[in-house]
Amino acid sequence: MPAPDPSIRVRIAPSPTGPLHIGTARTALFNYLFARHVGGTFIFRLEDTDVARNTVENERDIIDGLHWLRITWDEGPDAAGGDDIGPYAPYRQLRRLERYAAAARHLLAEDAAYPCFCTPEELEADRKAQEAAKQPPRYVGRCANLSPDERAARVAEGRRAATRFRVRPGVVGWTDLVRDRIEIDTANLGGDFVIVRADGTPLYHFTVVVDDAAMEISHVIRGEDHVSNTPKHILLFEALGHAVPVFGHLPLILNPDGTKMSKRKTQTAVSDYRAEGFVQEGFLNYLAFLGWSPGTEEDVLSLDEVVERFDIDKVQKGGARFDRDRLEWLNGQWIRRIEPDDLVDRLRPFVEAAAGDGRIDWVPSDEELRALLPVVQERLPTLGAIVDLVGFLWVDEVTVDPAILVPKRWDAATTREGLGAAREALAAHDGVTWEADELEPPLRELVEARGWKAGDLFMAI
RNA sequence: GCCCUCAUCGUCUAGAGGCCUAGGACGCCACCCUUUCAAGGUGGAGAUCAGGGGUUCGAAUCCCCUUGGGGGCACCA
Repeated sequence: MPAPDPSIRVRIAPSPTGPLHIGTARTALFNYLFARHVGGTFIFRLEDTDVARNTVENERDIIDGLHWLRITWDEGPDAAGGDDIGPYAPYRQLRRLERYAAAARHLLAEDAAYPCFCTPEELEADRKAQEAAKQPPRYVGRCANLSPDERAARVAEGRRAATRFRVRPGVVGWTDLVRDRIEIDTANLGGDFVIVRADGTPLYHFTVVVDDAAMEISHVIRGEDHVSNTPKHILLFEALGHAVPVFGHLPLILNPDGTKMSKRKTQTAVSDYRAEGFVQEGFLNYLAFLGWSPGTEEDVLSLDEVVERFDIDKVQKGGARFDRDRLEWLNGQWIRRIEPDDLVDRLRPFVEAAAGDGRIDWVPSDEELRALLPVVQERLPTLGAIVDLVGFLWVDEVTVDPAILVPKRWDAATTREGLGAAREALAAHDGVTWEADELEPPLRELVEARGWKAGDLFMAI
């Protein structure tokens, strides 16, 4: 464990508009690794301002998923709907509304922002005109320089104003943790942008910055999709009079075909992988190696081992395609490392689920599962595969395709004859130990008597 | 349309000017082990380091261009 370094503070700030996404889990993991490697603080914050799309179920899914992955945080809500823990509470944006309002008032007072009375129709018309002229979309600045009288007149008309942040001309740059120097001309930002809606609710770009500033976040490590938004954030930090944190933009996880990861092409919900029987160790191991590598030839590493080796300098710049084969292989590697009692516990829910939906007729005991381990443990790609592998043991009636019973060198008739003869030969041994040593001699005798090959008969059996 | 950005086997990657006739892993193929299937072991196919120009005695590694990919440009997050 490194000595604690209070100056390092990172965060993961998902919004509960959907279940825990693989990309969010990966970003959370890298922030966690970064923090733990240097003894910094890892913060969990809920960006729940999108009231229309937020649900408690999603909140629970996100928190449960991170708990499952053993990604732990030092500050923030630890349970869905639960209390916030930490010196900068609350850690849910819905409970921080007054702070955003205060920050907006401050910017307004300094004329770093101004009220904008443009209607959605006006803005839409501007956008269309720009599109027709093959111009990049941007705010035209209609309300940027309204006189006090003009503003008062609009207010008198009953128009509600959104708050727009003034984008200053010039170049904004920063030294990114993974992609080095990036510089963007603010002329390409799309003009002054809205930070508070006309109805008074704050927008994302504003809330992240207000919160990151308030919570003294030192390093913002997030997905590459935010690179182009970073200048807006830097401008906001400056306007708020707060030191700008260090930024690091992680490459995105892509669909197998190289396009942006989508639900349609890739299973994106972490809970779905969990439900399939991916183990926490394997899933995490896979995620850690997507876009990062220890620079050695190691590939099966535990969370703690990855924490030890993690170095953000070794994070890849290009996006990484999701490769399910590799995930399954790693998962199998970890399943083989699980202690028997632990494995029985982990297998149980999958067997119960199979009984629940009728794939099997009864649930085996722990003893039975435990006894099967030597046979199944090293051939399970996922925990759920237990049912495919040996589910036939737990059904009332086994239906088998006769075709698969016929050994290569035999035909159906011979197989039927062989199986029948074997049953008779073994009938005498009913009630004895039924051990291999005891069963093999009579079967070999039978084979010899009929002129068969032992392999064929054994194969059929 | 504009801006940003990336580019090594099919995939994840090693590689920070000579250690590279480019290494490992997944996947694929073969063999060994095994009286099934896996796992494991061994070996193999697989990348003229996207293409083209430079710089250098020497470039996958540095620079430029081209091409291709990704991201962003909301009163979404």
